[in-house]
Amino acid sequence: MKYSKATNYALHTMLFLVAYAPDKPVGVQQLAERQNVSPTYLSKILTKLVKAGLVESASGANGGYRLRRRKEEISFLDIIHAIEGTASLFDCTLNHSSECLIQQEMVKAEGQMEEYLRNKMMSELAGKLTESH
Amino acid sequence: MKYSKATNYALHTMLFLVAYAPDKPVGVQQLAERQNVSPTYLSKILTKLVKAGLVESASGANGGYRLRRRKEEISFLDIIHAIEGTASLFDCTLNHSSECLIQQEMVKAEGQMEEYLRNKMMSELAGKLTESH
DNA sequence: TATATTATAGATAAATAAAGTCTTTGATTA
DNA sequence: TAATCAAAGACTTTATTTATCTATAATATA
Repeated sequence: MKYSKATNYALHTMLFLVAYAPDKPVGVQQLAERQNVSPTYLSKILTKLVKAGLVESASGANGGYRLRRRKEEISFLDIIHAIEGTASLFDCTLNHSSECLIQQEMVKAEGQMEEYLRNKMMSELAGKLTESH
Repeated sequence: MKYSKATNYALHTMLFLVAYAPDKPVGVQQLAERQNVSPTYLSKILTKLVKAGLVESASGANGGYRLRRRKEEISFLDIIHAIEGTASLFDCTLNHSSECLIQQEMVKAEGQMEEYLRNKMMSELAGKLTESH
């Protein structure tokens, strides 16, 4: 079990937008270069972020992507859910008659991780940033 | 990102051993039937549990698997680590110059989940069990 | 000792998911 | 109208997961 690379790209893209992006939209070309990933692939990731309401896009010359919310209102969990989906990490596929106790505990465990990610905002990281991101 | 089915099988197998197994070893055949999984596949999972020191195996007639620790000393995390490995869920593969702040937060988040799983013991579930597991 | 029983291990196959590319379409601006 | 940029779909490649099959090794008991 691993977080996908797509999630990593999404988090770094969002952090860049939060930390450095002015009012002007930023093109996928530029965002892709920073992360050494192909523009077409990153654009699919960005489209997910658009659909999740985290960024907005503008076509045409001087178009690109920019944040749609204040950076204090963008959590790690928002971004991760946009890419990975919101389904539980654990599915008990066995057909027992009753509710699965193991499933219940796994969901609670996941909830602990989610709580941390829900409360961790992009704005917190933006301040700490050096040149490297 | 999903927990593997193998982890699900491992957790259910351990719970069964904790809840019902007497001193006698239980064969993989019996364990597999309960979960509707092939014995050869389950046996690979059990071998991992053996190598992790959670169960012990005995070959030959009347052989099989049995717990190696007291049920109060077997955590969810022990079992999950035995199957999924102990590597971090998140790897930032980008080569930035400095430490990755995103990585650091992701590791902390994962730590929250692990803490829950480390403190959740098989013995806690065994009591609540009905016929269904 | 021979036979049945049971775990272990390796090779391989099939299914699924993730990562990435290519091309077309549609929107916007200058 | 031409250049620029995002969106979307089809497709390919790669990696991982989920098995299966077969052979080998260990053990008990008749």
